[in-house]
Amino acid sequence: MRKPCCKKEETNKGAWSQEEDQKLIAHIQKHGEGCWRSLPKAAGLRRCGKSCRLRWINYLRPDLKRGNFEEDEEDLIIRLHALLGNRWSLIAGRLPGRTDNEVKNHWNSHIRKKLTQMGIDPNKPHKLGGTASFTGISFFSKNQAPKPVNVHRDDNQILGFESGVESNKTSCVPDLNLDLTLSTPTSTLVEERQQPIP
DNA sequence: AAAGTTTACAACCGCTCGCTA
DNA sequence: TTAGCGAGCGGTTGTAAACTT
Repeated sequence: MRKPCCKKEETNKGAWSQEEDQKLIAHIQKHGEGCWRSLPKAAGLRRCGKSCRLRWINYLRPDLKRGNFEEDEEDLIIRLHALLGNRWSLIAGRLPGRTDNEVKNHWNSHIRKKLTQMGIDPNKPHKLGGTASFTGISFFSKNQAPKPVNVHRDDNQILGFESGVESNKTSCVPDLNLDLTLSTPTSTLVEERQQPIP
């Protein structure tokens, strides 16, 4: 039997209060993202470390780009999903300022519906490019290095980034240019995050 | 205006992986 | 070699807001 990650009776659950957010932000600004397990105690929070990590990554991080997904972001998600399936963290890694949770939610609530309406089965790998709405994504320019992403197992080999073998990138899905990404976030995103959280 | 339904998204849960002793 | 631990991931759930009847 797995040990619980924290004592449930000693932790808050549900929506985060502003006070909790402030404590978490202040702690991370001071000490950085360190050991999530010990963070709640150190920050004076009655929360599970996992919960703190999730709150920070999905909501409080200053580099998050919030608001509606742009059309090119949606295009990119669709293409990456066709290639990677439900590997949300990998997909999010190609979308600056977006989190895996955000991408996953957007897929489930918007994109899936959109694809279904277009007569595309969102659960099946779909070949894109022939459809007018899936216009060109801005892939890497030739001198733009792939953004390092958090990857598991042999994901980099799947994408061919680490291997350096260019032909590997297209060997499995010849119709796709796998150098998928969007441009890096602008500094204004950080400024935007300084706005009070609703 | 009230009740019922749907949508969007924040948060939780349980699992796997990688690291280390 | 392996058991234990922490971090991270993807699936699922809960709920507030928006919309419809």
